[in-house]
Amino acid sequence: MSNTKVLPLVEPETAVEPCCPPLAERPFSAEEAERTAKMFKALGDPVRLRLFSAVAAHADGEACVCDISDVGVSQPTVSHHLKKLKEAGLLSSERRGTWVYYRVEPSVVAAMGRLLTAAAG
Amino acid sequence: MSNTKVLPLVEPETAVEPCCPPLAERPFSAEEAERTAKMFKALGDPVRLRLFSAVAAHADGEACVCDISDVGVSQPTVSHHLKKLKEAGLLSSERRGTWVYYRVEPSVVAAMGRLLTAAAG
DNA sequence: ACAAGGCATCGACGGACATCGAATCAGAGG
DNA sequence: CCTCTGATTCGATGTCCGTCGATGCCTTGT
Repeated sequence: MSNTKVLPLVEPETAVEPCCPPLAERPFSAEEAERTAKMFKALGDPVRLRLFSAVAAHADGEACVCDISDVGVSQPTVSHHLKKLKEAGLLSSERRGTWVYYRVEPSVVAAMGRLLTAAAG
Repeated sequence: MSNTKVLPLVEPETAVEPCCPPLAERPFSAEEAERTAKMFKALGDPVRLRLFSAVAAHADGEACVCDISDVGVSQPTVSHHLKKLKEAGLLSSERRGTWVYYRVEPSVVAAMGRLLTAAAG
């Protein structure tokens, strides 16, 4: 095998499902809304949105914390927000030596996008 | 002089721009993040998500408040959340006789969808 | 004009959350 | 082993926000 890439194998506590049923098909149930709202809430903070955007815009689709931590808040706060994004399933992380790298979770983000696109019409 | 009545003259609600720059192209600035986060935050609450979904799923693309207000919270709370969604530019409202109708604002929702779709790919 | 119903606003309360400094954990290197 | 640096966790604090009952506004029907 030529590819030595190591899969994270992290398995976030609650397996983040593909995401969400279509938004305009039928009214959300309380449970569906509870689950889906967490993802939107994760992006509903300016600092988290900047961090997420910084990761998404970074080359190779991943970014070290040290590369994106200049968003005007302290370093513990950056770590706190990255954890939130990870819990929401939008980011995944992997430690390689000294640094920790974060990357966008494409399937979850794409599902959120489809959810909105469907609602628009 | 007495006829120079001071009107509220509210024009700000319509100032909601098409939405947002691409997410994965470059890191968001603080201002961009501030503006965009408001929209995601609006969908980051389970009750608001249910209300939004109920409107989006309703026939003719619009729904009376009386048709969607059964989400487990009091009537003032429903009104409060609908106002938030309206302020975020995701819904618009119109009074016709006794009832008030809400409808999805397609351009804004579509822009949010594209923003995420771009980040995923 | 009056009463009734739908919806919005107000004021208050309680829980959630963003933020920070300090402490702690995890690798790399001397 | 010890130290240095990067990153997370902990504990405290101030603010924001979701929720409610009471109240007010608007429209309809009597």
